[in-house]
Amino acid sequence: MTLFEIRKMSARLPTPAPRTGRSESPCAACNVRHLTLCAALDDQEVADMSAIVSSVELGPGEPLFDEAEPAKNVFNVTAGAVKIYKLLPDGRRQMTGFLFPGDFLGLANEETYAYSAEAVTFTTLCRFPRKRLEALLEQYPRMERRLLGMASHELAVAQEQMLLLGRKTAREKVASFLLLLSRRAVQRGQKDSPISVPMSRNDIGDYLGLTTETVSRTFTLLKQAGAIVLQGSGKVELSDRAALEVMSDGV
Amino acid sequence: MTLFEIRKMSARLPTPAPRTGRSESPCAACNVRHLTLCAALDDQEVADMSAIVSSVELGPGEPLFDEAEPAKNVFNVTAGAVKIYKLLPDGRRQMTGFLFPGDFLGLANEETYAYSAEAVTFTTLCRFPRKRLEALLEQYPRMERRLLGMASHELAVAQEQMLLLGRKTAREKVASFLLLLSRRAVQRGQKDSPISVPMSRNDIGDYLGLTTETVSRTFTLLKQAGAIVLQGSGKVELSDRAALEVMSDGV
DNA sequence: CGGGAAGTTGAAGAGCGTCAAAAGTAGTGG
DNA sequence: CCACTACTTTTGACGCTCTTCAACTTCCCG
Repeated sequence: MTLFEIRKMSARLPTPAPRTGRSESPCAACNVRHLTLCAALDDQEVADMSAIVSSVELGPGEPLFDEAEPAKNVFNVTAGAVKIYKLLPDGRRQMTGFLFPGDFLGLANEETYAYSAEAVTFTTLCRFPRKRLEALLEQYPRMERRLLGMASHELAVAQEQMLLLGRKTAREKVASFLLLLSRRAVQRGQKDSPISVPMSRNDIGDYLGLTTETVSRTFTLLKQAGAIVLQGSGKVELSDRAALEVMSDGV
Repeated sequence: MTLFEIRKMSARLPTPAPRTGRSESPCAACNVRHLTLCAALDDQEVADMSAIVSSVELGPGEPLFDEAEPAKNVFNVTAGAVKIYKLLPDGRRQMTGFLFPGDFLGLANEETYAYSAEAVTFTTLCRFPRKRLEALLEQYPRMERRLLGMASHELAVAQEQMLLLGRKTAREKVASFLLLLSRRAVQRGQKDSPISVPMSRNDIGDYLGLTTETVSRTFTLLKQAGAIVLQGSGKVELSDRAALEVMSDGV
């Protein structure tokens, strides 16, 4: 069995219906509000958001939506981690992002999603029906502005990732990736090291444009260079951050 | 001299001051309005845009702005072609896009530009002072909505490019690139073949994550396969579009 | 514990990069 | 109009990084 066939299979995992439910007053108690679209909304606005939101819970590997499927909802990650990706017809996969609490997904200019989304770990999300959210945006331009800011930021992140994919070596890619996870952990109020790396080597490879084996070899290399320590169960200590910084830009 | 040194030099071309000027009533006569931010504005809105716009003209290779420079203006391409790119400290370059009439650039969430921009051919642009445009957006939520749509679209394009950079072969990359240029030409009301390919092999390489030599070899390969005909002076005929479509996704 | 998935390591090979040189193209000035 | 120059493109030979294929080890979770 080739690598591509394996990928194809993993892209066709059984699709259990997501466990979902309308919750009481979720937004008022939201603990990631400061990170997300809902930052700086007033009470009335939060109430309006509460009125249209429902919650979704996904286990590891469970799909949220597929590329080209009608984009009926947008989502906000509240806990866990989500991977978003695009596939080629033969099963080759490119992760276009890993999303963490506070991140937004499902925004689409077209009528369909531009990518597939799947839980990495046990994950909870807020779900907003797209039409109803758009109606709210019409009412509150401030939210629309915030959304534009988030989209602009995503665009800058995407361009940074293009630089990585097109021009960095395997070592530079992995070092950049670890620093990215660390920075994102800090944003969520966690420590910058050790960091949690919940995704598999295969997922990381598909994010960095590498194979599982190359990712694994490169982790070993960074370990031997004293830049990182693998602590087991997805925990990585960045023991020499300066070395990683240098390596991430290839100097 | 290494490839990187050459790239460094080309990134440090002399920087003549762009020829600019306030023009009379530019927007009313704008021939790319239907493609851009200004689509579907009413007369009042167009007048307001006219009041803050000025025009910029650039010769081939002239820079428009550099990454990390304060983002004082946003621009709209009205004629020609612009390349936007990011650099690594050692001079490696990744094009993150080629922009054509109707395309918008310079939008930044931060206070500085996320990338550098430079003219490919003789190019004209509309320039909007960022602060004044933001004030207009505040006034006309419809324009902000349009901008959000454009940013969402850019995001989908960026993700498609990540798939290309991370997972496609040289042949698939070049085939995808030619089809992209063709589709964009159609959007601008031009024929789908022959297309104008105004950028150098080196620029194309930096867009596709390849070297000049590999791009050149791949063009030769596509030519020999009968998929394209090089007509000279940057004109390429897509003589077998179906073959290119197949090659672009690697089937 | 035990079985299956995930991760690691090794060996060999392919695709693209690097270096080098020739061929083509465009701009300049006599 | 043509020769001269400088740059871009093409082609060739070779090498290296990353992929592929395969085997082994480790880690989980029942």
